[in-house]
Amino acid sequence: MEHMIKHTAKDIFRNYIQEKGLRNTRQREAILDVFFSADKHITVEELFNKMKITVPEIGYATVHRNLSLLCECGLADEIKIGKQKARYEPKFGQEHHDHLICIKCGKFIEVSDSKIEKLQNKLAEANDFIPVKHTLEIFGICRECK
Amino acid sequence: MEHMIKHTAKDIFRNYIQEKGLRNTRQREAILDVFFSADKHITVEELFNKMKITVPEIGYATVHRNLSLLCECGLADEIKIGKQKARYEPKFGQEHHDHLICIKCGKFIEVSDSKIEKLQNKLAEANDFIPVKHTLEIFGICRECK
DNA sequence: TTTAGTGCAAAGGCTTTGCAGATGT
DNA sequence: ACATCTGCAAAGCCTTTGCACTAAA
Repeated sequence: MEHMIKHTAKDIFRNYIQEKGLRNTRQREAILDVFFSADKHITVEELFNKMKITVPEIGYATVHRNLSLLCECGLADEIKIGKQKARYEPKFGQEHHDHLICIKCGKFIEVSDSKIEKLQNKLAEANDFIPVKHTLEIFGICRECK
Repeated sequence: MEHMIKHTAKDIFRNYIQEKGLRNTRQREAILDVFFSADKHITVEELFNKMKITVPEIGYATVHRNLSLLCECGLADEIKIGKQKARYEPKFGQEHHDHLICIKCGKFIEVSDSKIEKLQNKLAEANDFIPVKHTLEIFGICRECK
């Protein structure tokens, strides 16, 4: 049986836009397309440069504002690593994951471990703390850089 | 039996200074004293303000540069949380710990869990990744803010 | 038509740097 | 003496904002 309605990222985005009385624009649609088909962990600048190929007149601020909007409606996460500029990660229909980050080449490897997740929740509870979200980043040397 | 030589943070700092051909100054000693007796997770600005009490002529850049020096010689860690300004945590003779961070009051609670640490190492190894360091931050609501 | 969005440029906010004078060694 | 350190101010760097114009609804 198949009673489920499939919601694409675009559906979610358009719904959000409508509910909030915002407007859908050429730029928004284009940013959505490029963002979801680009490399994960993209910076504003990288996305801005990609956008200019198809929408040459686009402004940096527009890209930036729309990435914020994507975070707001739950379709992206902002990742800040040390002093690096912010990176944005698409978030759609996938479980939470952590990152292995290579300190030589900068690569992000996505991993997840349900045991660690559970222990984290226990750790929070043991401190009378209600966990909302978490970030785990392991820095080291990746296979290729050894 | 007691053959161990006790190294204070100051010993380590002075050794590092000497080895590198750097110089010990009035400001450095003062910053070391204040930093290690101040609240953990202090910002440059907070430390700068505290420093001015005993060393009124001190400059912001001096505080900043010496915090970097402390990180360099392993006596401090820089912590960056989202868009907040950098915070510095004294690191001396204590095991690694993670943070529970209250999203209401901003409080940092230090916690550690050896099981999680072990699983993190396994997770890294399973990905052919040599772990060097890691950060785990759990955001949520603390006891007092519930 | 009305109100939100865009693009530009300027402003912010924190971090970092250049430099002349002061200061350890 | 000589190289490092300091304090100041300026520059950097990324992010955010103000504003006049454009364009969804």
